[in-house]
Amino acid sequence: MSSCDTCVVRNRAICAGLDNREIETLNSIGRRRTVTAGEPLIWEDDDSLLVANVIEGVLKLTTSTEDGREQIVGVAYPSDFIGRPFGQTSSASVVALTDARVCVFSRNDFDRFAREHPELEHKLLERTLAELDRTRSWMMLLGRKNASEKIATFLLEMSDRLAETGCTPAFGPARRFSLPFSRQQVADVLGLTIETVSRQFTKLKNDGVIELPSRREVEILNRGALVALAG
Amino acid sequence: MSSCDTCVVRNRAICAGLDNREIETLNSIGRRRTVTAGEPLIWEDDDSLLVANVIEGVLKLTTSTEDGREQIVGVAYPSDFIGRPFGQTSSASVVALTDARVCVFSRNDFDRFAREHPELEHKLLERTLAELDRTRSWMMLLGRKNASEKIATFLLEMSDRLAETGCTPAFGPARRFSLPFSRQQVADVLGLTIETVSRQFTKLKNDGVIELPSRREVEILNRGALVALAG
DNA sequence: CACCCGCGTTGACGGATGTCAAAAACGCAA
DNA sequence: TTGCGTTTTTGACATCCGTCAACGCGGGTG
Repeated sequence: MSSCDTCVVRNRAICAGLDNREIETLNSIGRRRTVTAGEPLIWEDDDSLLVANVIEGVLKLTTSTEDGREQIVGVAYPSDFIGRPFGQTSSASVVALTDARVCVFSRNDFDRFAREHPELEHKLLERTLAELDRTRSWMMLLGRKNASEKIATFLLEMSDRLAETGCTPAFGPARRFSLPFSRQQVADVLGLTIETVSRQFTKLKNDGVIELPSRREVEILNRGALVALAG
Repeated sequence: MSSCDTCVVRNRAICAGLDNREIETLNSIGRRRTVTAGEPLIWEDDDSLLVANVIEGVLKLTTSTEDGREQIVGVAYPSDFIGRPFGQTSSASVVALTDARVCVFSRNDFDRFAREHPELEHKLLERTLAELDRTRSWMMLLGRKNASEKIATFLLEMSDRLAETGCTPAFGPARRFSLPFSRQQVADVLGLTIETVSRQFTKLKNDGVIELPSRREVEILNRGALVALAG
């Protein structure tokens, strides 16, 4: 029996739609792996050796300059696909933000399997197009929004993306959630410094827009205000 | 005889690799169009009705806020594919920067054709993955680079991208080229203001790194210096 | 040739955000 | 509980870049 049978993202990941025989084959070239929070899975500019499906947990995709500045260019949630198929090197590092479980494939094996299964390539294409859309709207944020607009947009996005985690089935956006990011990582997502992020959080708290029960917890008290601020 | 026979991007666009019968079919659902500089081809948030191949010219992909701030999120050159297949709305407007010729398809027709031709979908996937890589490295620029790093990176990218245009076959990066952007558009690519762009250009000129023969012309005098500045 | 209009440049100034440093809060383990 | 190391917050200050305004250049037109 293949471990895919019990996979919680079986129907949401790109594997969805494959028949039993195909799943069997895919299963035979992939393997489960756990990644602990902070542990890297893929290195920037490395030979792109791995691709993977996220089963559980959250991972960040980052690029860095030589002098150590970092920008988070993407965030992968359960059922997301990570890595760079059909290419020699990956343009981003992948590091776990929380403890995570992934289903990894050697890039070569995956490429070969994908080329033989157009339906899977189609799913991958749809995902990649959607990711490109998201990335482009994030460029708008990075290039043209100020600090408070960035923070408001970020909190709304988090509240959407984290809606389904926390055991509640997706009932619209989450009012209260636990950030998978440290303050520094929030800064790395938004192109800000940790101090500016901290000040903006404090300001929103003082203005009664959000509550901050603990370092990682956020509760949205006035969603309308956030939407207005996000611009 | 199909107009594809004489198409200058026939071997570089996603059409490459299709056999004669397939080209015939594709040709029957597409049509040539010219777009004059400044003219829009696709509207942001519009129903995504069109997709297209760029034959000649340069086009910008932009997103805007309600209050009129604009961010250029992509630039399309000859043989590039534009538009959003397999989705209801497009997340960016497409506007011609120069007079351009494109080969347009109704999204529905194209989607149907693509789903029946895995090889074409594969090409589209490879392109989309490459575009995502480029977009992510641009996020690094927007989020973490300062004005002079942005300008230096931009000039180097232009010199690479515009290498083949101007009739010379691609002999490495162009030393001298004509920008398809106004100063305001350069600002919209880099997340800066027109004044900052202008000042940085002047500074590079005064430092002997570049020459500016006219408003749109750029000549790189000291490429090494640009590379160092780009960071 | 002169005029005009749009685009680009330059200057003066202010403010948002980055930088540096110290204090505070938190999490964890003994 | 206490103590320690890390993360976060807060404050003072610096600076880069945006804003506003004036000027200049260049191309097109009468």
